[in-house]
Amino acid sequence: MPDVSKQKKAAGKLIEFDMVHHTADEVARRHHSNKTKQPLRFQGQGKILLTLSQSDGLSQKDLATRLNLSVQSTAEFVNKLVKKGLVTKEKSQTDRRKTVIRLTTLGEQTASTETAQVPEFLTPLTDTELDQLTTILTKINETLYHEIDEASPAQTGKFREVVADRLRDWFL
Amino acid sequence: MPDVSKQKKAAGKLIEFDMVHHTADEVARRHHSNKTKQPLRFQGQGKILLTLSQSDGLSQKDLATRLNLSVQSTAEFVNKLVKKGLVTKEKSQTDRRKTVIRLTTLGEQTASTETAQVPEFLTPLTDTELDQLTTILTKINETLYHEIDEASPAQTGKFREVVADRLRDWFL
DNA sequence: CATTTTAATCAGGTCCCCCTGACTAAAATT
DNA sequence: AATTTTAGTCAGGGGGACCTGATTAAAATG
Repeated sequence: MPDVSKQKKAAGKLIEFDMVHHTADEVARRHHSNKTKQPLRFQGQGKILLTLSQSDGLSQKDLATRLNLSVQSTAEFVNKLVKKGLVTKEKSQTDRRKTVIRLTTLGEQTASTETAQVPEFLTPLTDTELDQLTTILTKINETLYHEIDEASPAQTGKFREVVADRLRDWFL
Repeated sequence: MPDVSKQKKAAGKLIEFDMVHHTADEVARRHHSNKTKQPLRFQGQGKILLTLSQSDGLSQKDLATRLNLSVQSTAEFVNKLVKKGLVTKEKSQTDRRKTVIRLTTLGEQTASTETAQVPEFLTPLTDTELDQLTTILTKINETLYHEIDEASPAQTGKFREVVADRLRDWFL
């Protein structure tokens, strides 16, 4: 049986990590004045980008459907990404109602894990600790996928694919 | 010497955790339609709340200074919290320029870790894994505090106090 | 061919985080 | 007493994540 106090300890550390991590990012961005790419969240524009990196050339409707967004929100995010030069929009030749969204080279780079470095806060950890962390996170993520599954069965498969695909490079 | 591939693995898992965690929260909020209190982030209104829970009765200027916010932003967040009934504003009697901000009972509850339960995704972990996770996160957080320190020495002490204080209950 | 369905767009809204500029009221200084 | 500094407020702005409603253009279907 699980030790509740151990769970609480870990939960507390996790909350602390969240806060400290966020603040460290913020401070780094401010003081070093470098355009530190904040990690892509699976939300808003990031959602679009990540999904396209897994299957490029979708229509806005496709994106909206598989991301559980309204078409209007999707259009908004896509337009913002166009302005940033991360994706392109072009009318489909086969069905001229549709707009095909494609990643630009810059968009690919942004979405790709290749541009993501190992965060510095992992470097002090020993190999053993890294292994432990990986094992634990794998277990936790499993649990979370399961939760998502239960609440929203239709959509999980795709979400998981997207995430997995994005992270595959790291495990080669 | 650290194994870079192990670092990458862990980093990937961490990114995955971030995305999956976020999505799970979102899905839970949407589908269960329960007012799942999203965890307090150290930003915006949450920043204010957390800081007050560590030292109540600060002025807006005090808050702005120690949180690295403009006074206007601070005022905005405070006003929103007042509307939500989480804090109160009253003119200082000793210096009538100042406004003293205090947590209400509801505010205290919201800021207190008591409202945060152990997330479900920790329950499948064994005691050993929980210990490992705690140890690892402690190390990571240490590193991050140090980073914040380097970039913004003036402010860290206070930030750390706030965080530590908020989490103290968990370790008793 | 006429109607319906589909993909998108425009318009407008809600709420969040965060900033600068302009201005008032009260305390501190000269 | 006159000036300056300090704490706050109002006004307005830039981004971001979302949404509903109304309208247009093109494809599918009766």
